Amino acid sequence: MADDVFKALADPTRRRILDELTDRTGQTLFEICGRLVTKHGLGLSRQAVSQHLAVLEAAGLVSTRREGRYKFHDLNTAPLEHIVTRWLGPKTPQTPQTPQTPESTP
Amino acid sequence: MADDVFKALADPTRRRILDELTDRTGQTLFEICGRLVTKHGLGLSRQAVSQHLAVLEAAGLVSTRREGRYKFHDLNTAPLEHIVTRWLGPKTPQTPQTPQTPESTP
DNA sequence: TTGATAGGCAAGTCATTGCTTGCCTATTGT
DNA sequence: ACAATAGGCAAGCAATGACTTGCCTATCAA
Repeated sequence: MADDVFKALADPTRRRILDELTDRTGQTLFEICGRLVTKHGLGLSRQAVSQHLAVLEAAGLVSTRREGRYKFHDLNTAPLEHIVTRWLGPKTPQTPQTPQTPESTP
Repeated sequence: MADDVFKALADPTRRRILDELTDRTGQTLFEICGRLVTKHGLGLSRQAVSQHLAVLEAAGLVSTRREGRYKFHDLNTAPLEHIVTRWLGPKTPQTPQTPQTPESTP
């Protein structure tokens, strides 16, 4: 579940793709390829980007819709919302580092 | 920078370790090992956990302090705060999926 | 109908990574 | 002093992952 989201976010190229979809949602595979090449210096094959998009879609971060021969990719930020709150305390933003002793000191 | 944070969060065992440090900060290596074995069924060697802690420390998610022969591990949630906001719009939590046409249609 | 465009599938390569094993150092208790 | 405890270092292994190459299908324009 959230496992796929973390794995999807692990790769820097996939994060770039999310950046591009944040800038402009509903892009096709070739558009994303072009942007990764021109805006960032990434030299990637089309299949590489396609596989990255598959990972992002499996994580629920990208949803796709087909129209004719085009396949548009839309960003879905929903899986990102409650991921990190797992470790951020509900009220305490900074745990004040209370020094503690080991659990069992035999 | 944030690159290391995402890579650190990619592994499920490392996320378990963060869970354990959230439950009780300032644990030693052996304590974390014990908890991973008993609470979750993970059969891990001491070195495996040690290497995971090294990755977490390199990402800034865990800070360590030495006292005698003990080394205490403290959770640091600071790097987690501004990571995901990169894709979450500043005001719009849900982008309403406006359908768009390809950039260049020759 | 033919060719160009947009995309998919599958096998293969190469680097990374998670984990183990073995040995070594430092601190503490008796 | 000696043994037990807490941890570190480094080489090795097996599995995953990112990327490429090659070929194949579907849609649209001429």
